Amino acid sequence: MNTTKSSRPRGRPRRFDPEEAVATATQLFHARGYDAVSVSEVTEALGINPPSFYSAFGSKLGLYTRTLERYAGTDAIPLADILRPDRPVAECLAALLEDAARRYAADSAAAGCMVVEGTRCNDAEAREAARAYNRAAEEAIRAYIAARHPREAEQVTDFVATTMFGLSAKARSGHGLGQLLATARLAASAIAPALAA
Amino acid sequence: MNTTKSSRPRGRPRRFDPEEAVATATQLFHARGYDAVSVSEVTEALGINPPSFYSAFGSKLGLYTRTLERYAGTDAIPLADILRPDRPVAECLAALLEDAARRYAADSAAAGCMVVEGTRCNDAEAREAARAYNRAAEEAIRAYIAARHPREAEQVTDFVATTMFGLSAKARSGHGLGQLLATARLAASAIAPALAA
DNA sequence: TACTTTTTGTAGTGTTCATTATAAAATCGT
DNA sequence: ACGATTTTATAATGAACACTACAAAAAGTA
Repeated sequence: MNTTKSSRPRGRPRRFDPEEAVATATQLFHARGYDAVSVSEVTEALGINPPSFYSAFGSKLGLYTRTLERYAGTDAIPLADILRPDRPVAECLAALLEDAARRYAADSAAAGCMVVEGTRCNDAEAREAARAYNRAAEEAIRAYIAARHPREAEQVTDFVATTMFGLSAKARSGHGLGQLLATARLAASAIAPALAA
Repeated sequence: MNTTKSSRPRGRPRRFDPEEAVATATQLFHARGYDAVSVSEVTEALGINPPSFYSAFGSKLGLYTRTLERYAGTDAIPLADILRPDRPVAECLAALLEDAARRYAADSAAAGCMVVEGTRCNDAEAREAARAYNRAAEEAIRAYIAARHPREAEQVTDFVATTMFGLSAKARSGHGLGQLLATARLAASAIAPALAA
């Protein structure tokens, strides 16, 4: 009858909380990218030694996939809330771009989207892990558009995704909330006419 | 009275042509980025040994700046030809985005813009070198727009630049010419209304 | 031929990286 | 208290990285 923690496990207890460690690592990976963050930097940030790290996460890639999972559940854009079946498609896509602009600018030390940026890293496996999340998101957008505008779904999804990549990149290179919002709105203004056709 | 080569210089002659080496290195850096290309990979591609490399280029960064210079003069978008004072601004910006789409998709092994991608690398000095070229290009665009639409220049420049970053990223992640062109045209459709205001 | 100059090839340098071998320490069940 | 189990800390491993010391080789000049 335990709520979360069962009666403490057998061996020597952990000196750190793995969930908290994943949260800290998410910050690091989001701020500087998979390639630029070293394992020793992570272990120092967590105050642990390499063996503790590898025993808990298996590898740098293992930790990264944990951070992606966490990010997708906590910090990523809530597509299900934004892409509403009871509102015009163009309106919801505009809201999507605006939400992206706000999120990407929210933390200037970790600007942009961690998933989008992760799709561009130099490690093949880490890149593919990020791409899987990105593909799922783009597929959700495509399916949402296709429900009411099947003919334009591909093209408009490509446009929205490309704009989000651009917003994430520009957030990283220093664009502030105002600039990103203005860009997002200008991009959004192209969507309604494209769907009206 | 020499055209290019003066009477052969003093010491032992070079076994390789530095200009040709820069061209080869440009391919490598464009295809995989500054971080992912190692010096030993470059020297192997050139068929030379490290000392020859360092004697000719000084450092990896030194070679990279040479490749950026070359790229800017040969492969980059000819802004001066595209942004014409005798045509509507919106029309020329549309041509700019279309030209970007074509160039970014032209070589699938080296997709995207080498300068844009360079602004995202993990080496601080190489990144800054690429950013300098990127800033110059964006400033040229801004000045072009400002000549006839001063009030909208900042916002429209941000939008165009963000779209180009997105196009470059998507070219790298596999989008083909057709997809990039369609996205570029959809983005361009937002510009004329924004300038008409 | 001897001297100067520059590039070459061989074989390293030290640093950083992700990862691990080993054994002591800390907890549990009995 | 004792043995089983798991995590800990220390210290190292091999690989890749950008870069270089050194001396021989190849050219011009005197």
